[in-house]
Amino acid sequence: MPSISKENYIKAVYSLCQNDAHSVSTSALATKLNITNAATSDMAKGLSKQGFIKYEKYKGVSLTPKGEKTAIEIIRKHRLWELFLMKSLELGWEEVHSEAEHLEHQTTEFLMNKIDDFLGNPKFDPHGEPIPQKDGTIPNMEAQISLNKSQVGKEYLVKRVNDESKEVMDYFTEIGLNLNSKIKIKNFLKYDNSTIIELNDNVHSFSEKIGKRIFISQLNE
Amino acid sequence: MPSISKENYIKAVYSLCQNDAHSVSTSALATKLNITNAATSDMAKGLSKQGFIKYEKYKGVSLTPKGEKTAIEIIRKHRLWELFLMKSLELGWEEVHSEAEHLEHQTTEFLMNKIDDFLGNPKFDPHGEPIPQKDGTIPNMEAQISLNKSQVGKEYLVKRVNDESKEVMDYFTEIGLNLNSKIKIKNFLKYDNSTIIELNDNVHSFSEKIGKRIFISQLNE
DNA sequence: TTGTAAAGTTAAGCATACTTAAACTTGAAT
DNA sequence: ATTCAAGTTTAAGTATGCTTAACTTTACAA
Repeated sequence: MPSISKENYIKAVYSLCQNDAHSVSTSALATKLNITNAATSDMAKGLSKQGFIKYEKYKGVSLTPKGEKTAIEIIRKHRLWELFLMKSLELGWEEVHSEAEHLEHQTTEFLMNKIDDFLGNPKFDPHGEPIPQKDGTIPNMEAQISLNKSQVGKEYLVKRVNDESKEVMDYFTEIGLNLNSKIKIKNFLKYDNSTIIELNDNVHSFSEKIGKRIFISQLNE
Repeated sequence: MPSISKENYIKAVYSLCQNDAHSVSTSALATKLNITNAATSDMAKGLSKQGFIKYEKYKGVSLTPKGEKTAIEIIRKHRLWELFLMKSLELGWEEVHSEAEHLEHQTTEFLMNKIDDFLGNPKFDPHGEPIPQKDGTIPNMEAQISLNKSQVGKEYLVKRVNDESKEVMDYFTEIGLNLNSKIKIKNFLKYDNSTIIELNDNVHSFSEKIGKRIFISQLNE
């Protein structure tokens, strides 16, 4: 029942609480949502009163169980739409994020479950992200590290990528980097912390910022 | 670019200008949109200033060419979604209207054209309504009359139904009334203007209000 | 032709979701 | 302990999309 703005706020709290701590600052939310600090503080009051978030002034924001349930439902819709658009319409993995971003707010439970069943109740979306299940549980991902944390000389498989930037996803597509692509780490440049890898017999480099958004697992020979 | 409220307003103007005149009263719009008269007058000013409608105080509302183009684009999205949900997810013809009602406002041209192509650029939706094409043209329907205007004793094929009421669509499904169902007109009751028909060897009656929403064409032997 | 009921509009008010600008906390360096 | 800059919140204002209540216009019946 929350509005689109509120759903996006809840989603942002969820995603920013994943990596870091158990709470987010309002300014981090403002950056993520592209609104002013003032607006995020304001919004926090409303969502707190409605029981979606825990908010202590000057201390940041975190989700209540109710808020987390809501976030997971939205993420479920987002990821199922992504997979569905790829499977049924053959969109590219770089095209589906922005469409899902809109559709996720206008999809009934009924339709979502139809799509889920059509897809055979999948566990992962086209970018390797786990799809929250009908019962709210989130499938486990196999152990992964970000590209930045890899070891020079070793080989890995690409297991997950962050799809928020269409630009970056287009680049991945262009160089043939896909889920389960095999890569070999050639070097780390001290100069800018970029990573040099070998992929399909070609050499590429990724900036630190991009490297943080590629997740890999070690290839066991 | 109009908001969801504005899109729905434009759609309502379009649909209410179809049957009757070339213009609608604000109160007719209020009834259709389930908002107050005051709100429709207010909205009219805004949409008029933005060039979507022609609005003269106390004289009703009509679409400008720009408004009509917008209306047709929304209807295209609605009807393509309906067909797509039926074809790809096997939803029933009674289930797709309310889903499309939401999705139509959150769908890019890009995605819509993908869906259009996937479906083979169809000309009619699951309820017999013509689907506006990519170029804005609307396919011609073959000559149809509403059930009310039929002749006792003659046989007809069901060619189009109004799908706005889920309740009514559920009833059609229950009695096995589909597109291209063959029906025979048994009688008109003077008492309440209802129509008695024969369908699949069963006899049914439809109120005047429902009869107005079933469109048929004469069966040529 | 005029009075009046119905139809339609304006005015004022509310909630949401923002903005900018001013005021306030916090905490870390002095 | 004090200061002050960064971070955060409050206050005031805006646009949208509605509401209710009061007012205006229209049309048509007498």
